[in-house]
Amino acid sequence: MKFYRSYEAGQTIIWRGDYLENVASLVTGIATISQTMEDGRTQMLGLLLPSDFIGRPGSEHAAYDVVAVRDVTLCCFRRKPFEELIRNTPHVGERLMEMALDELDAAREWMLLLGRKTAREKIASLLCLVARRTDAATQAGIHAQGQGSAQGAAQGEGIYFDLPITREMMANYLGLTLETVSRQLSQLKAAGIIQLTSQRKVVVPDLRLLAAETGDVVH
Amino acid sequence: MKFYRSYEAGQTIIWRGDYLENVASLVTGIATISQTMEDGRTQMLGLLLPSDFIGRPGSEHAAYDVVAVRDVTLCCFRRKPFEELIRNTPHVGERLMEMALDELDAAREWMLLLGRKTAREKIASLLCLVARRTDAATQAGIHAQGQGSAQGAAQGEGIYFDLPITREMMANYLGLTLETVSRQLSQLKAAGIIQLTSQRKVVVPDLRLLAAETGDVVH
DNA sequence: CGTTTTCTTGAGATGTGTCAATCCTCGTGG
DNA sequence: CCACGAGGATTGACACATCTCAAGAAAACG
Repeated sequence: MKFYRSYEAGQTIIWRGDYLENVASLVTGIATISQTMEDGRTQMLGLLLPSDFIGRPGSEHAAYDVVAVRDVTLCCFRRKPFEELIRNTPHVGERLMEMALDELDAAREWMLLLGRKTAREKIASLLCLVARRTDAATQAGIHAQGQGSAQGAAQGEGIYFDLPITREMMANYLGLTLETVSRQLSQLKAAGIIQLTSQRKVVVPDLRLLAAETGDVVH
Repeated sequence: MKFYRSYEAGQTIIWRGDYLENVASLVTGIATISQTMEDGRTQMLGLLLPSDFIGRPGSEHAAYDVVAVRDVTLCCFRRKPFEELIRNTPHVGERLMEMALDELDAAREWMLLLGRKTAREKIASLLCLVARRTDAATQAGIHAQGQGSAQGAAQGEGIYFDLPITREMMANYLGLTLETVSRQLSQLKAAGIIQLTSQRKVVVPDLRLLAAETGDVVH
């Protein structure tokens, strides 16, 4: 009833419209949920991190593409027995509900970003998100499992982390072009709000300065 | 344990950050979920129609503003007993899960629209959505309850309906300005894809022509 | 190393936003 | 009944943020 599957970085795990024999939980790696229009415009809809769930109980066909960003391991369950499991153990159902609502909140926060924020605010928001996430990961004692993904190791008062994705993916996440992403990063760097020690390595000397650029209310 | 509350059109039902004593189900009327930035930029995150659910089991504070578009009646439940109810009747939990996942799908479809579609595609998408929704409503025999909201009554081959919201709300839904909304509607009219018999009344002679403007794959 | 991918930067085009004037629609009260 | 007023909608002119196209530079990779 339960088995594992692996995918290499860059591989498409699920194509929109695929028949879904199983549901799954992501065990290791990172994957993205995205949707692509006929002419190639694509929008990332979410990130899948370990423990995140893939597939919708009750729906047989994939609504979106799922792509592995790093090497990915999935823990798959056959659909029917899994739906039984949910029905019989209320605890599991509650947990899934919780996760669905978290994703809904994330999607809605992103709607505000996509619809109303400027390019600079978008970039700042993304950097803050990654900074917070890697910080949370280090606090929880989670470390990159041999893939060198992210480190929240503080340097002085600053925060230091790796960007896990290319400029193009950032653009697809933010509803921008990759050139605009690059330009805004350069501007934030010129303004002294971030430092780019290499293309993918970011240092944030003062997180409050960065947060002030997101357009969000500070609290 | 269960009681009703009414709100007038235009009234704010919930402010972001409010402490939520109850959860509720929308019985009659229309409401919007939206988020507003400090400087007034606002993004609509969703529509609430009869039978939709308000409030998140497990979270005590509102994450978004909820505003009545038409007069609204809510059926409210105290939080604790309601959470009991979910736990004890799996059927209810499943239904809520279903609704949450539907909202998630809607939010993600909107993310693609907000992040990647042009103004014209956005308008066409919204018109298609309203057209389909009012069409579904008439097919199901649901009629506007004395508020004259929407009618899918076919004229010849065309589809006819009322826009339930102002240009400004359309703009907030689509991540545009109201001027751009107005201009794009005029252009679609000039192109013969829609007719505007009055400011709020739309006739779509051929839905396929409109659908072709949405940027979505036809199927 | 050479090759390829990724990233940066520039110049110019363009879509959407901003500001402002005017028009339409509808409800209200004289 | 009509005039009036207020909110909603349209349209124009212009500004500007972001996109497009293009050339190179930097890093990654075999």
